[in-house]
Amino acid sequence: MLESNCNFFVVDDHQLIIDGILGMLKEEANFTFLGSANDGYTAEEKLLELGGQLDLVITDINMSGQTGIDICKKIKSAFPSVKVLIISMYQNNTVIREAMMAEADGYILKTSGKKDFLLAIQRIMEGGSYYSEAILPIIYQEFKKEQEKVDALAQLTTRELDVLKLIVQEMTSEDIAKALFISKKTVDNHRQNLLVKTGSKSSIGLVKFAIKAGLEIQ
Amino acid sequence: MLESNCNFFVVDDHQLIIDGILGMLKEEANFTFLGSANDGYTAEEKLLELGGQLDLVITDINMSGQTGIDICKKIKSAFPSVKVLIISMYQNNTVIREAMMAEADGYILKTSGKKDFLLAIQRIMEGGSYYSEAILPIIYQEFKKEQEKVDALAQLTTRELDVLKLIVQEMTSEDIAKALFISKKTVDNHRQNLLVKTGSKSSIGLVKFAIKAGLEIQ
DNA sequence: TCGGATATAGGTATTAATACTTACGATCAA
DNA sequence: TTGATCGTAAGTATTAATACCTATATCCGA
Repeated sequence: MLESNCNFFVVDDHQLIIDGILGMLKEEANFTFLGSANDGYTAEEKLLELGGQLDLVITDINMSGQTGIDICKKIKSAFPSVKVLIISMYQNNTVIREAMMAEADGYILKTSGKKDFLLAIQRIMEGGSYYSEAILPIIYQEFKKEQEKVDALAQLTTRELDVLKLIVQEMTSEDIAKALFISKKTVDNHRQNLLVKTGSKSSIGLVKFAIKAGLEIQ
Repeated sequence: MLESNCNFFVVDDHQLIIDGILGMLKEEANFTFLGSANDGYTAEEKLLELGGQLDLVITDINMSGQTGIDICKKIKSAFPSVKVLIISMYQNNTVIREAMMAEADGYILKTSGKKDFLLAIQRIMEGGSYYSEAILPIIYQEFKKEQEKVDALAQLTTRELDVLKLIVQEMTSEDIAKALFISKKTVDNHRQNLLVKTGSKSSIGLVKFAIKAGLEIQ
């Protein structure tokens, strides 16, 4: 399954889970078991000792002492090249987000089968990442903010965009009128529409909107 | 790795990072650990005691008391020959600029690998400097113009800053006057001064300035 | 072809911002 | 103590922006 050898360590407060994981990986080639721990602090101690020898840490989330997230953060800050796979009983949005923030390489549920588990490890050891299906809503939410920006921009007409860009460049309505070869009155109408569409109180709001929306600013 | 011996000192409020660094350098020849500190003030005390014996100080940026930047400045002014490597969690333009201004010999991210870390130290001890690849674009593209902005921000008075923050929040001079319990006339004076100091044509320029200068925007 | 959206433009009024000026008390550094 | 800076405030004018209104020609899609 793997190209090169993988030195792994398992952290879980249920010895049964550890045994299960060992059972699965024992059958696979190129896996070397470096040790395990049943709580957060013991895990940290042992992991720091092992340090550079490690390739992969498989850890549960909920443990006494400190969580798998904490361990992941510490591992990643001390030994950035070590991969971390988090296994969790729960499909909780907050936890998944925390795992991503802690730079975990993977997140799978304990309800996952052996197939998913091995696939996750393979992806991770190839330098990729593996997050179970459960993470899709999270990603959706994160991208939703970006999408809102795009949507907001999309609801502006091309002419309104033209005007907005020039407003951001500190041009007055008169300047803009000359630049676009239209009447100042027309520019003022576009301004008014921009204010309404972006929910701004004044041009200041327009500028903030433009910058947030990622409009190119010189 | 190194030609001659290198006496080093590590400053970081996370003992784990210190241990990580020690772990890495322990394996290398010609490194002598002179000590460590977990906060800015303790670091300063110990470093001033060690003084001339030092060859290299490795310091984090964010610490209680004073920052790694402050320590760097003090070390460099007291013992110019001592090298300083700054390690930071963030790839923040302002911080990198400050590090350069403080004459740090190197700046690397905590996400850097061991290889980068050792390379940085080698370069520095050879009399060169090492800034992570990730920040090169920042150095070249943003250094000059942004520096001007920051200088401009520094030259604003506290009251002008107060007013600027409220302007960015789309408040009118009247609103601001009420919020700060001063006359609208005073606010208008501050506005005028802000326009001159920032070289803006109108409030729009002030908003762009505030955002570029990294002023906190809600 | 019809309705809606868009871009255009004018009218009228009010409000806000900008551009200058002077002035005075407080505070802080030379 | 003196001079500089800052924060405060007022006066006067002008310019710009905002908030409404109506109106017309064009174009696109249903």
